Amino acid sequence: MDKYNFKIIEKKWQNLWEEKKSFKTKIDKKKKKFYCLEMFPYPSGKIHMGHVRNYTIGDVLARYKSLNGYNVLHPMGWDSFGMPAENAARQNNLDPKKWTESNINNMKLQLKELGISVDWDREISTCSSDYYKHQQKIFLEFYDKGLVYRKENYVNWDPVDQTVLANEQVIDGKGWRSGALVERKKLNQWFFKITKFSEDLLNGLEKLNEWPNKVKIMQKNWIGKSFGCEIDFKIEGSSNIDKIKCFTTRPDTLFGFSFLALSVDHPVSNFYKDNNKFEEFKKNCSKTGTTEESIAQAEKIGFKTDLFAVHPLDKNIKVPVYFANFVLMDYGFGAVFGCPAHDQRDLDFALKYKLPIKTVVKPDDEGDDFTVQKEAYDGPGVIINSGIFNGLKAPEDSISKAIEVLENKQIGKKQINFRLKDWGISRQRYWGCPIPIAYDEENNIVKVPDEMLPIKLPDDINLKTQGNPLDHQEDWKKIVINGKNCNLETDTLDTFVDSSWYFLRFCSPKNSSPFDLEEVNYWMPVDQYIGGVEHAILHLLYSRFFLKALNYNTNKIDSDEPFRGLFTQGMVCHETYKDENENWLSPDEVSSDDGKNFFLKNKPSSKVIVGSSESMSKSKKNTINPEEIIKNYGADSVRIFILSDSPPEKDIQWSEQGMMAAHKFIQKFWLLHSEIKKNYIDNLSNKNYKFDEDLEKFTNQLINKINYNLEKFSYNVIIANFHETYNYLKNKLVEKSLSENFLINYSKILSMMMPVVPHLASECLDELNQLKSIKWPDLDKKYLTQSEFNIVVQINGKKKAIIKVNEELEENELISKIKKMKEVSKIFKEKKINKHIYVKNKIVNFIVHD
RNA sequence: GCCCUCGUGGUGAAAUUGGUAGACACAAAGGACUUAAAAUCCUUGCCGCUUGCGGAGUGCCAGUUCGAGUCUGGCCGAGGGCACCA
Repeated sequence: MDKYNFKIIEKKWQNLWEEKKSFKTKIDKKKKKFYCLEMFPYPSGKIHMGHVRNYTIGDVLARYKSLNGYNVLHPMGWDSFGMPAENAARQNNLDPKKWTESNINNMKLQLKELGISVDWDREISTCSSDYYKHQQKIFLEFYDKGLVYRKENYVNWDPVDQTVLANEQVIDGKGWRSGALVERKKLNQWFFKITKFSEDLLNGLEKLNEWPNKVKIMQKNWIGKSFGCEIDFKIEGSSNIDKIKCFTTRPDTLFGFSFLALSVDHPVSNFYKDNNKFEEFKKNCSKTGTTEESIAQAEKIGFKTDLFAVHPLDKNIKVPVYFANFVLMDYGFGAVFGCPAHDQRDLDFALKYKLPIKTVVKPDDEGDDFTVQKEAYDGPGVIINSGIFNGLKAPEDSISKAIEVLENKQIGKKQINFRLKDWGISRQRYWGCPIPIAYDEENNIVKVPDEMLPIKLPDDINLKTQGNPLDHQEDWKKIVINGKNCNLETDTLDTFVDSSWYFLRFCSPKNSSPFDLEEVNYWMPVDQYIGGVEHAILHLLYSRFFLKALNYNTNKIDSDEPFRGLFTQGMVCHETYKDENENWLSPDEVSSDDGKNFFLKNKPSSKVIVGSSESMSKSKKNTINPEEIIKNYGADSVRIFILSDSPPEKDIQWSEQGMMAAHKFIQKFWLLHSEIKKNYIDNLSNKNYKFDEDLEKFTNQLINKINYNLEKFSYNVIIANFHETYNYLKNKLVEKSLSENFLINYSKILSMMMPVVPHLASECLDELNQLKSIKWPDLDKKYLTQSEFNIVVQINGKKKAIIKVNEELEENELISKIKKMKEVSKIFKEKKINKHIYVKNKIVNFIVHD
């Protein structure tokens, strides 16, 4: 019997799918649609195991839905703008465009070799002007709607990448890509007004039932809605300043007021410009927040002004005004009232500057003499030492009462604050979408008119310049708009803009406008979106914003959320290896005889230190190249392995043994199939076969299980189900109990294997001449009802025996039968039965005592 | 510090959601076939006394229940997110 030659067979089917355009989709209103989308890749040149996992999971779903009669949209494209191309081009003196295009061609071939069912006619690439010209139109649309603005602002400046980063792109004070310490810098920047939709973005989360809770909580925290109150404090000591506005969530602790703290960027700071000591203090502040130690230490420091703030409810109380490093300008009003007893930061500050600490909330189980010492109390309790607020239950009654009082006196009002900030989208890079804006000679903003779009990136560019290469392209910058000489904006858009609407473009990738409404309204929303959890906030929040912004004032798109279902898959991990000098080693440099001790392959005397298993990354060299694995084992084997063992949402450990086991399954199954074909199918004319009830039952139970596990994304269990199926069929062959209903059941089984191992299943079905009529098998529920049951016999909740019965047996009959069983009869003789609990066809539990 | 998730054999895990714990696989050991090896097949979760049987058992401690991996509370451990957000 021939071995399964995956090289020939997989190629054969892949060519056939390509020739026939098997996965091409178009609108079909008679069918239910299903939009299956995996996060599109950055074309780095080679696919990695993370891609293999992502796209295999998506492909299983797409093929399953398609077999179920859905009209499935399953497109693929390239997130092809971004820094790696620019860096690679700079280092190797290449053209970023050519570098990117050749990477795309290479990765496309690799994805095809995986056998994924993609409609390649819809392929898009964000770095192509065919794509970004529409993005420029959208930018201008947002501009017209007032959702884009430019302002001078402090930005997170990455000194290595020489670009601005969004807040979300700063991790632990470092750039998310470069890892460099981020600096503060004042620059003119373009912003999307995402904060306009804070409330919508928060409320929208509630409707996303098919999103992981984890992601929704992360977004919720990121948006950071808080309820509170703004309060005006009267200021004394300056003729220029009348009052200062603060935001607080605890207006009920107002009587604990002992200082007022301002951000160093607060407008009041303008009056201290010429004060050298203040400028020095300000410098010190900008240092904190950038280095790791200072975040860890987080020492509260302040600069005392000659101003005093008057207590809004008691004119006799006047407290000093400070500038303080822990107050942020871009949250609230850049000013806080300090209540040391009930806020740890305020307490730290008060202790340092010896300011009064007045306790105004006491826990329920403490007396009125309760005082805060070194630990602020922010728990529930009762208000004390606070005049009219005394005795109120904190926080539920006291906060609303405090707001009411302040509102009546017109010194404060209820206020909701969000942590979310507007999205800075300017990047000082060449390899990104040009912003379709120019500036006239008076530096006024001029929109690039529609007919002049796209603003294309210049082709020949000198990348060896400091900062943004486009800044140095004098010819390119010059543009005449409405007869006026203008200079183009040289910043390009954050690449997250590119990925915020690509799912819309997929619906009508060749349309002359950004998207065709009819197509979008047919396909959207994405029914299942699949990708890494690392995009939980950035990409997913931005995409949600885009849909709301596109619909703002226009309501063109029916769905107001882009992704109905979201699935976040786990990472692919591998052990890490280091040599004796702490250098990372790649798995193929390492060898082992016993699986315990490892040594260098080319130098067996050299020991290798095995480290923890971590997600595959180039820097740790613990990667496995999918291309080679596919070459050695075939796509179906890789697909089996990447789905088996671990549930898709969890991390998976790469193991060579696991890979081999997956391959062994493919080979075993092929062997079994060949035997079936030879011994049975070729002898179909033999009419002596009987109907096999047991097989019918097995198949229907399998359909039930696979359906259940597919819907739950328990793809690892499906692989186990296939192993069980193999074992079952193998036994059938051994028993030679083949039957007249064998072919139909076997075909059903193969159909269910199609989403996971499409090449093998296609080949087997085709050999049986069953491929053309393939569809997802229907479940015949009558085969799910059992006629025989294994009933567990328990004594005091502990399993003692199992009894086999058929359904007709009455409870009384069953009980008396059990009592005669030798496993339990002894117990019944010695003990007395109190009662028993009978769960039909499942369990009998006898409660006994001495 | 706050928020979230997860703790099941040597390993990855399953358990249709409160009813036979460990399906399916990997590894290891033993056995069968073989002159031998590879391949293949069979057996083995743990602790006791030879098979058979008995006992404990899903991080730990309580609780609810006839019955808990599953529900509740507390503790311990691991991972992830946020971090001066007033």
